[in-house]
Amino acid sequence: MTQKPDPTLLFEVFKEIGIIQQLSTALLEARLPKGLIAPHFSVLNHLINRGDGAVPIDMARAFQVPKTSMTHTLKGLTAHGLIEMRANPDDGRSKRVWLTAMGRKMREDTIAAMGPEFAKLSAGFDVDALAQIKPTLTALREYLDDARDR
Amino acid sequence: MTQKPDPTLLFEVFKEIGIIQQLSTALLEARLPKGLIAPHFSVLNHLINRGDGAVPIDMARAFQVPKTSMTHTLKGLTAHGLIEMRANPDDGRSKRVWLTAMGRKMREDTIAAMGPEFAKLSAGFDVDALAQIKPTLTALREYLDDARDR
DNA sequence: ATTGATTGGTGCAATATCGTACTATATAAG
DNA sequence: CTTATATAGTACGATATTGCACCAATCAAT
Repeated sequence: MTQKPDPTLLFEVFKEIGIIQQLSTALLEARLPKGLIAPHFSVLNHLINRGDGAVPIDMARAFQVPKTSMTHTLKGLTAHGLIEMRANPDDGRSKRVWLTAMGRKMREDTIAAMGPEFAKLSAGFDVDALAQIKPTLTALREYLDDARDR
Repeated sequence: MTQKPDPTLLFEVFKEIGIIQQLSTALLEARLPKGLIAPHFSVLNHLINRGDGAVPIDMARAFQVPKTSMTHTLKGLTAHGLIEMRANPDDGRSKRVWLTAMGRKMREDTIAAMGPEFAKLSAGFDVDALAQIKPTLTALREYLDDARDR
């Protein structure tokens, strides 16, 4: 039996998600070097997970941000010596992004610095519950992602 | 039995939450009048839910934003005639925020404009699943909120 | 090959976020 | 009462985000 739309539930879920996002970002940024923020770390992480040599526009799409925002983030990472941008031999319009040794190290150090916080969370919070809600979060993300395309 | 910390799970959950936040905010902002963004709407909503006459610093705390950010948001709302700020007779340092008729109407119109989107979501997505994950989201938010205070 | 449309990147301007510093008021300690 | 401390708000500056405009390279359709 189908529910009638309950705006209150949806508002509240989005509100909780918004606050969690804000607090978890703050947790991360407290452990980043001065001058770097969450998007910088996300890019480093993406380059490790998906492999070096990504094209900026593809990362902008992956993160759902405008390409101008990605340009800005990459400029900051370059200024800090954490990535290098080289020409893309396959396409003269685009570039490719490569991690530097410093970039790899900074990501590893940051993850290590998050360790104690994660350990505390594992101790003080039911992490199994997180594993259980993850599929629903993924489904919701996918729904919204698809809805965006229309 | 306790889990060992799984950074991957946590990263992924936070990542999904981040994207959902971004997409849901975009959904809202697409329906807001030109020049207004999600924080403006959040303030109007808060004033309806908690009642008129809130003190700015309290809202800054409720939203976990610096007081300077709240000042900026309130300035925008005032410029658009959606709120009024008056002196607080109980405390000469602070002010109190009041909704205008326009402010109430704008909030109602925006919620109404979200209706079709919410209806689509109810039709194309298992909303019961959202109701089920909500307690876990709330618990996580509360955990992070408490952790922040130390 | 030529032309028109598309795509990737960036400069620029408008606005947002937030830390620092300051003012005015309130509260606490003596 | 006087003084020290704390609190609410804001001005200001630094950086972030993003829309618009533009250029260069590519691709598509002859």
